[in-house]
Amino acid sequence: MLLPRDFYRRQVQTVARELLGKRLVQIFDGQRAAGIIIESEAYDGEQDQACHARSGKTARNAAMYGEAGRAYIYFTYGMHWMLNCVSGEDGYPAAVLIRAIHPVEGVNIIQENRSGVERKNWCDGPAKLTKALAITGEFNEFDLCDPNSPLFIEEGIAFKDEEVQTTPRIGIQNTPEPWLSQPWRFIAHSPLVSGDSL
DNA sequence: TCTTCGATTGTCT
DNA sequence: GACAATCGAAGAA
Repeated sequence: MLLPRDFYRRQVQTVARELLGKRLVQIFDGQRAAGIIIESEAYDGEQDQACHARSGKTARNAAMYGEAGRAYIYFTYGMHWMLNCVSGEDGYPAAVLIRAIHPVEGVNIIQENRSGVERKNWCDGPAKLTKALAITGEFNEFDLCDPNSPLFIEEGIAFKDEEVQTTPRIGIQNTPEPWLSQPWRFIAHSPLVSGDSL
């Protein structure tokens, strides 16, 4: 079952928390490749000094200012693609970075995309999962609520609060407080995903 | 136009 | 644990 757009039209931290356990699906030559989302981070508006929208709207971050439920995908470090889900009210620049997934469908495709890498390291990082699912900038602004889209998110499993850990966001440099310490990173620990990437 | 640096990863020590 | 890879966006000049 596809997640409705209203799922994303809420406070971005709530969306980030509830995205854990949902199923990220990519249609690959007619075949499904999918994974359960097990780690995410929230980026909340222009006042958030770690968010790409901190300097206002630009060509790069325009997707964040669009409709909730769309993808915001950008290129960084000269070689990595990152996948985000635009959240909050339409027009408000907030997004959830998908940091890790647990492969459940199309494992052969993911294996091919991650050849030479150990299974537990296939999707345990934001740039790793985009490589595993062959997600690139051409998917930017794609609608994650459209069943005809090659990239979308479905209902999955529910993690209990005691299975979810929150920590400050990581990898953000030169970010002043209080933004640096906001506990806006969400990680799922569950028997259902034990033995994998965390 | 020039400079800095990044929501990271993989490799080497 | 340290660091190179690699390039485009953003900000300064």
